[in-house]
Amino acid sequence: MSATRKPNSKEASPSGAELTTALAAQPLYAQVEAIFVDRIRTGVWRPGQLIPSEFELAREIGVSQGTVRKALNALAVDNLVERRQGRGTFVAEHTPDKMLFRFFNLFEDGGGHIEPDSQNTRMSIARANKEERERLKLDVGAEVIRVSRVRTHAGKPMIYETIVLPRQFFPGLVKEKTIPNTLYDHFQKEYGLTVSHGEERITAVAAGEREAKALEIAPGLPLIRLDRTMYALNEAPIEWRVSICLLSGAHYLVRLR
Amino acid sequence: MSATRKPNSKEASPSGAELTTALAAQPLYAQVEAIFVDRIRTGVWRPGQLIPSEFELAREIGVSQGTVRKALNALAVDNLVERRQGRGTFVAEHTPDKMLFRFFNLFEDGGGHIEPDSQNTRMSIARANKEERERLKLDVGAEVIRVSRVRTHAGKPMIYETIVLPRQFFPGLVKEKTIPNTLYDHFQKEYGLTVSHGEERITAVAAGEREAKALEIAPGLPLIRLDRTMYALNEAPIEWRVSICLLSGAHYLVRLR
DNA sequence: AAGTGGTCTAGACCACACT
DNA sequence: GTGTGGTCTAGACCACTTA
Repeated sequence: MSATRKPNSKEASPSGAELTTALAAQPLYAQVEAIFVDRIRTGVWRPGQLIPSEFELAREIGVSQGTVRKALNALAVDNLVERRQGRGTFVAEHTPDKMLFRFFNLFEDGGGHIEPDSQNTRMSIARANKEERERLKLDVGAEVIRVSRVRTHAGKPMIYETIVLPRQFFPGLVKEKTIPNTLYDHFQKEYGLTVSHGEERITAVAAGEREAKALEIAPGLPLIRLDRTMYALNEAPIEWRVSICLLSGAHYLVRLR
Repeated sequence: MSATRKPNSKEASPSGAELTTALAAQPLYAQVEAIFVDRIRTGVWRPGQLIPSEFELAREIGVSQGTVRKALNALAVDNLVERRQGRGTFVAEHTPDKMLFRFFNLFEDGGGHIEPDSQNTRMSIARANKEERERLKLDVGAEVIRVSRVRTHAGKPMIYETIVLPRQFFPGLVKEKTIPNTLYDHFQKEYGLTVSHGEERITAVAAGEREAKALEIAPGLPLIRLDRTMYALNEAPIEWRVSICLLSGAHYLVRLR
């Protein structure tokens, strides 16, 4: 039958990564995708960097250009690379703008995007308590960095939030005198950690004494409570954040698809 | 140069739809996708139906099987078709289970999915007021169907919601004696309207008299307010819904990607 | 055994960006 | 002009489902 078909002869790929030869547990393009994710995760490819062309990668790994393309397109969907026609493929770089647009779902009722500032940022280090260990999958005795701050919009306090980070992932953070307003781009640039995904649980709460004071409102007012966990490329929990939000003339937007 | 290449000779496709010949404003696969969406929207292909194979569609439309594949895969991502290896491609059929899983984001704090029941459903017809006309893009004088109900979970009132529907899209709805618990599958089956996407705006509110009575709680308690607009395949607004939710031991879950 | 979607390859041309 | 990603085609084989 097959006169032209060259069977899956994938032995001895020049790259260090080994592709499953026969009865692949995963399709080739998925294996290739995993190779690329690994290169980004481990810093072989750095944020903002131009990676080799599809043909070069195909030759290096020993698959067809179409297979490399499928893997790269999947990475583009996951926001791990950016493809620019005529220029090449770049490792996605977190910027304050992009991160705010991607993970910050509060909007003005008119539709405008909210760009909050940070105030009264405080930071401390402690042994993780039980809840923190559960949320961040830490062992007993592990240390965390606790950050609390008030975020303002249009001059008014809007969000009172507490952020908990595993100290091991952020060795130098405690010595920084200031913490930037947007954290995730800082995580990537300074600590090589790409925040890739997470989940947020929303409930309504009445303002307690602490929130009322921080947000400059009367106790008892209804507020939105956002309980967020974010993960790195290797699925390790990297941040637990609780944001108490005063939504006056604003809302949390969810797209349903 | 090209000895083997057959250029884009796409004139006179056997199907009624005309593909752009030269300088296509959209890529071929996008045009093919639009053709398929149209067939689903207009009922040429009905929910649950097995559609022709990729090769048949390719021959009919006059493109390669790979192009049809790309279009169908895009539709699968949008939940408009389901592909089953070895069986074929089916038009996605709304079922109560699938719709609840897809658009209902309330979960128990333990992680379990909430499956609410409906109580005290009331229905009325009226001229759309200004806000309803804006939300549903209706002309002055258009009529709407207003539905209100209380949804319970584990025997307790959880959601008090008001649903507004353009009457023109649901000619027989007003004569139905009961309205089903899950609406979107009913819309598709009875009125040929596939709810494809929408958005939900979340705020926190204090329980007023009406909500307190409906949810059997004290006035003033903090509640989540979901303000949702849903659209049909042709982008027409099809539903405006406001749900006031008492989240005790539950939360609204958002995936961040 | 036949038919379907899923994977993989190979090659051509197009659109875009930089030199 | 050269090189990149984007589109489109064609064909082979694989995995799954049904008859």
